Amino acid sequence: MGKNYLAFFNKFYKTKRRLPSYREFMALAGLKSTNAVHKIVAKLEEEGFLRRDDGGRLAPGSRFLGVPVLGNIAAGFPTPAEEELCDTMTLDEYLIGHKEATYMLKVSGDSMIEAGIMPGDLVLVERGRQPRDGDVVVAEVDHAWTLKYYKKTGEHITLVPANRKYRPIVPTDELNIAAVVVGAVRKYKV
Amino acid sequence: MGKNYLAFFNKFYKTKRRLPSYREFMALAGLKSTNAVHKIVAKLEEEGFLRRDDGGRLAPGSRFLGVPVLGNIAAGFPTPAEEELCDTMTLDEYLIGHKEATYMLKVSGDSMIEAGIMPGDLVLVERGRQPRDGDVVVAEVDHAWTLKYYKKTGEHITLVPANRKYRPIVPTDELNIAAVVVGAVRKYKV
DNA sequence: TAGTATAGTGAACAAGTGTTCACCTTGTCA
DNA sequence: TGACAAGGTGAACACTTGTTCACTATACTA
Repeated sequence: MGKNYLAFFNKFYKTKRRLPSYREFMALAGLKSTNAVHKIVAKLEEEGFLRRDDGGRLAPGSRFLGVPVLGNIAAGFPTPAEEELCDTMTLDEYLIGHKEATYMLKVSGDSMIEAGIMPGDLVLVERGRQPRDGDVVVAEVDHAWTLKYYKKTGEHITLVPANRKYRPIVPTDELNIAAVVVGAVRKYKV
Repeated sequence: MGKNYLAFFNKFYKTKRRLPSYREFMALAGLKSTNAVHKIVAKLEEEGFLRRDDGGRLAPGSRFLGVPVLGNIAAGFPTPAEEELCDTMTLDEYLIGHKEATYMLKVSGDSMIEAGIMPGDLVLVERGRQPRDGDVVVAEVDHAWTLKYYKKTGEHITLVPANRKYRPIVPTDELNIAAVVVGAVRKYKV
């Protein structure tokens, strides 16, 4: 078993956001021949960590970025450290559809707490999308911005909070919907 | 205003996971001189979309990956399409600390629903971390895996669900804690 | 003990790299 | 009309790229 050369690639990628060239990696890993790198890369490519396109330039493989998805929680953890059956994915690819129209907002207030959106969470919202019945939207009500369910029955529109403490809102004159929520993210400070 | 050359970079990066060379971009954008690319890149670098390190090799800038964070939801949306004050960030960088020990699990069951973790959500869990009082953990109880709060008072450990329908669990013989939840992610099908 | 993978060295190669120069359009604005 | 800037061409430059060859040292196995 050789050294953990993948760690060098990871570290380089983390700061530079690209993969090193063979010479750069030589210096990183303390090697003295590009051929050594060539062989290391071939192995990492085989394992799915790196990718090479025409011309041999390196790109991150599917296992380089991304986190392994283990499947349903009821299945628990695969007891050994080996699990090839699962795939990996990056959160950005998973959550973001139209990157140009997507923004993040930090949630304050508890108006959607029963929908699992807690204060402090980040919501991913997409602009310019037509809200549909049942969507969570970013709306302006009473000159303040909040999250609400968008309920549409016929032509009748109601903004419904997911919190028994608050009442549904029937917009009076103008209804300002800035964006539709496409995802929610919570980080636990552990 | 020239064409939207950034879109070419985005599309290339999305499929190849690296940035194109000048010649490759020439072909993409239908240009006939590397110098044209040179000037385009200089502009995109100035705007923060691209980065160049020594040797001129390209890397994604801070605005290339990542989503703009607009701040608190109460502030709503900045009315024009201009907001330079906010920063951008990628979800992976935000949520993932120790990438090698991090996995994703799809949540089934409603035992943590009052903590904002709904069935169908994805939780990010980190292995090999010592759980502390109040953490959400992946635990094996009654030969099944679930999410529970990890409550520790003195030497006494209880696994507490965030759902009034279920009762806290006092582990009898052995307590198997596989991982600690460090994040939660929900995707709305819009 | 000899045999054989494994991992790395060192040098050479053609091809591709970003940069820089002078030059050419084209549209804008005074 | 003339000046000017923006955006693109075309060619040359020195340098870096990944690849390949033959060779060496080390460790393990039969």
